Amino acid sequence: MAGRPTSTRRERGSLSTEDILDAAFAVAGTTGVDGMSVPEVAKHMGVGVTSIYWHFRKKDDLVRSMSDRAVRTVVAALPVPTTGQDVREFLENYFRQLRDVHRRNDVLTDLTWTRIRSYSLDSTHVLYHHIEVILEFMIGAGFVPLTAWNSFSTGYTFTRGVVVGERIQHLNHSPILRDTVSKLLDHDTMPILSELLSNDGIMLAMVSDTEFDHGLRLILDGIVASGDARLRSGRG
Amino acid sequence: MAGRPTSTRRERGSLSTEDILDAAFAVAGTTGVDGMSVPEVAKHMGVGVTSIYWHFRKKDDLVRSMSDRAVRTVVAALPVPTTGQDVREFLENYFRQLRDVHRRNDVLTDLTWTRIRSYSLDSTHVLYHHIEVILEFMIGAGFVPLTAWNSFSTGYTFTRGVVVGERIQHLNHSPILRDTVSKLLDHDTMPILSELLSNDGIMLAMVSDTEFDHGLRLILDGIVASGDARLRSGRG
DNA sequence: ACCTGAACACCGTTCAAGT
DNA sequence: ACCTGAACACCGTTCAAGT
Repeated sequence: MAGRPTSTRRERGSLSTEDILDAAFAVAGTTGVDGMSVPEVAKHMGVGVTSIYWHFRKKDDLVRSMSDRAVRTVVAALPVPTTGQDVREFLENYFRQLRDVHRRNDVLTDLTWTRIRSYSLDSTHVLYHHIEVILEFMIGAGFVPLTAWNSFSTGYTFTRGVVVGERIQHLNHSPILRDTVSKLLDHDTMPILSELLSNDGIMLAMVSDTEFDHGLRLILDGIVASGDARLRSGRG
Repeated sequence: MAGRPTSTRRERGSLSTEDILDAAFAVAGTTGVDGMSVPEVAKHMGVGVTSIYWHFRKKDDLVRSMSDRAVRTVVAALPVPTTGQDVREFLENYFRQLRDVHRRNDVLTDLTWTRIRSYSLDSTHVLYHHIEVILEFMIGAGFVPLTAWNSFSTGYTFTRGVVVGERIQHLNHSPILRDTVSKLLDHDTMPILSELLSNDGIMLAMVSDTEFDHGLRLILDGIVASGDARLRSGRG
């Protein structure tokens, strides 16, 4: 009652685009990026819907700005190589962190990897400058530029596959989950999978720690081998 | 004029769920799964909107049924191993086809890999029976079951990463595309990437043929090596 | 059992103001 | 320059019928 303002109109400048983005992320955090509506963001801030349309001409523009911030958030959470660091050690840590950032925040995944909005040139610049640094580090460790690029790409793409797969699995409430598994995999028609499920603890979605660890190790082995081959031929 | 029906009401049974699915896929093909609306599907069929709601209680149910059909379509398009076939040859072909099915039809990708609906137990059964056959084949060629599973998973997940990445890139109209690339990668701040782009024809999105081929080869090398190790230790 | 229009709540977006 | 409510077209869904 005491907190209720006399004037119903906000003062000019009281509504910054950053505040709107904060609210948008808050709403998207509970409803998902798809479920987020402009009216709900407005309600969350206690402003009229149309006020938001002054700062962002279309909902698309708002989502684009969210993606922008998301890219920077992800990049900021990733490790940077230190000179002299072991390549394998760095990359393993890098891809694990890449997976973890996304696991911690679904909205980031939606905005950068599954939603279909582009982000600004500025953020793209941030992203690729970050990759440039990693390539530089790998080349310093003996990689040919193209091999460094392809190697990094492989790990990056694999990690995206894992993250997206896990995202689908969760939002799905899919029958891939443990409890319903027995109903669909009887031992008679699928002996191998049903053995793997009961004895080796795999998950049908292929995106649990087991599969990620195995895939990452396989890829890192390959990457290191291609780097070593270079070093050997370079020396010989 | 002659084609215009006298009665405005459709006869009972004239509207099958399969017909609705056909129409839904047709609409989704032009508007995308996100853009598809129930009214538009109805208009496409020349029926009232509510008629569709008799067959599918919610739009969600309709999309779920679409996902169901999508899973079967994808599985049907994938190769099946023949006894005695070379494992590497089969897997390479398999993952290439997996990528190609999705490249040919974005709607399939949306429904099975980026949209967040589950599909029926029946379709899940179809999908995993199909994987069971591949595992059986790999085990027949000397793989330990768990290694076969993990190996297959790695290739599958990597391919999903490539497909999803390409899907984002296209729907993005992103600055990752060739023409705008020069604006964001000047040679001074990103010498390595700008060299790679001009000399080696890489694509920043990391999902072109170059990166897919390299990643797939790297992964297949690793898979074959793990299979061989088994054979050697089994013999030794 | 199957098809239909009217009706409702909600969303994206625009307009014509207000300060 | 910045904030606002009224208004519009469109969507998902329900209801109360029609045959």
